[in-house]
Amino acid sequence: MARRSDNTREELKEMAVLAGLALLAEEGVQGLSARAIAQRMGYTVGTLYNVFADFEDIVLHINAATVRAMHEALAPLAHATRKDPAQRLLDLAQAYGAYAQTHPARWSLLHGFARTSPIPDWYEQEVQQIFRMVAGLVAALPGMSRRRAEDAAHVLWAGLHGICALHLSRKLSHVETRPMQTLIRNFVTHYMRGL
Amino acid sequence: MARRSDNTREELKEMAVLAGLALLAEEGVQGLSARAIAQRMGYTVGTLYNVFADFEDIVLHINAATVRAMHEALAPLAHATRKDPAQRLLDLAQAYGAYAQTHPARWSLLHGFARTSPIPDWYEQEVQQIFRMVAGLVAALPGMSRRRAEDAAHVLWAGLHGICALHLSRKLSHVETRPMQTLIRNFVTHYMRGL
DNA sequence: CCATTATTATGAACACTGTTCAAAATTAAG
DNA sequence: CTTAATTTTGAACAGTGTTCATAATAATGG
Repeated sequence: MARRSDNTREELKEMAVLAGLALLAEEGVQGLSARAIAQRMGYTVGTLYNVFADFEDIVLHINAATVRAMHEALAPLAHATRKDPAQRLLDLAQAYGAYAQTHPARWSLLHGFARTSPIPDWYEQEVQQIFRMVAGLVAALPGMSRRRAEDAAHVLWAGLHGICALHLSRKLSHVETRPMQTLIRNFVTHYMRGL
Repeated sequence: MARRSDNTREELKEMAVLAGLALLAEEGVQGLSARAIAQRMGYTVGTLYNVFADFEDIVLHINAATVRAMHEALAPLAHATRKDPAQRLLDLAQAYGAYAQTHPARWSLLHGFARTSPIPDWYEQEVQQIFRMVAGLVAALPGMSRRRAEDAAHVLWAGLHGICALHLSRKLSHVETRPMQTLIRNFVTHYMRGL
């Protein structure tokens, strides 16, 4: 055992994140466990806990990968300067919903995991990077004061989250729900019009 | 042991729900376990599993109690006929948010618990009872077709959920968030105005 | 009133979590 | 080649939900 420099610490972290993402895709959130991740990396639990502080820490790094992936997916839409801010906001929201629908387990882990220790700064800032894209576009809407824009961005952010959350857990419309994209468009357009 | 008719099955269920609610209030969601509930009832785990199918079933009954409590809190506001539907919708949303804020653990259990088996009908209908109060008021708004009202009700329902979820998990506004009631009012009024 | 039967509560046992940490294995340094 | 530093291990622990033979009690019948 003990292949000392087969993999550096950073490599191990990356392997763990990739293993976790694979597990999420194949077995969903319930298939994610420390031992399962370790096995998939070809290591044992002990090694995992030598690299991460605890399971929350592992989840945090997996989530960070998801946040980065979403950022890369959304950034081009936010900066499509030939479209007006309102349209870009709508595109952004749709793309966010699409991502949640395409990677339900990753998205669930993002919000479903109850943390005990406080969220570290570096992670919070990665999330902020996405939120600020929304906030920036909202601020660019016609007739928006600083304060009103901030609130509107939060409402859009939270509302979008709610639609994704309830749609993914099938808690919307019990019998036959409308497509998520329809609800998102409805929400974003009507809310913006009412501003 | 085995005090055969000390408590009927229905009484045991009720005791379990009350014990669960007490645990939620005192220790939060993480304090909720089968053994903890049993101990609080003066019984053991086995008895609990003699009355409930599994832990999901226990959670379901606790959640049903919460749904009923919310229903009782919201119903008067929905039927305040001297106010116009728009105002009643706003009142409803605010009361919903207030309840979530007052009983964060109960509200979290309502949405944070990942189910495997399908939600039974009787429970779904209890939730529906609340949703229909919203849907009914939306339908009563001026110039609302059947289809538009349905979608609007779902968006309001989901948006409200999102605001509560992100506010309770402190995932809104990192530094200093505005009061939940402010965001709810912002959301409901602006969205309705845009309809 | 006792014996039998039906019911109900028990708690040990199982499989699974996250987590720890002394020991073992491997590599680097002297 | 010996010694020291590092890395990996896996058994052990406490905690889950869950099961089920066994024990305890109550109801019934003679």
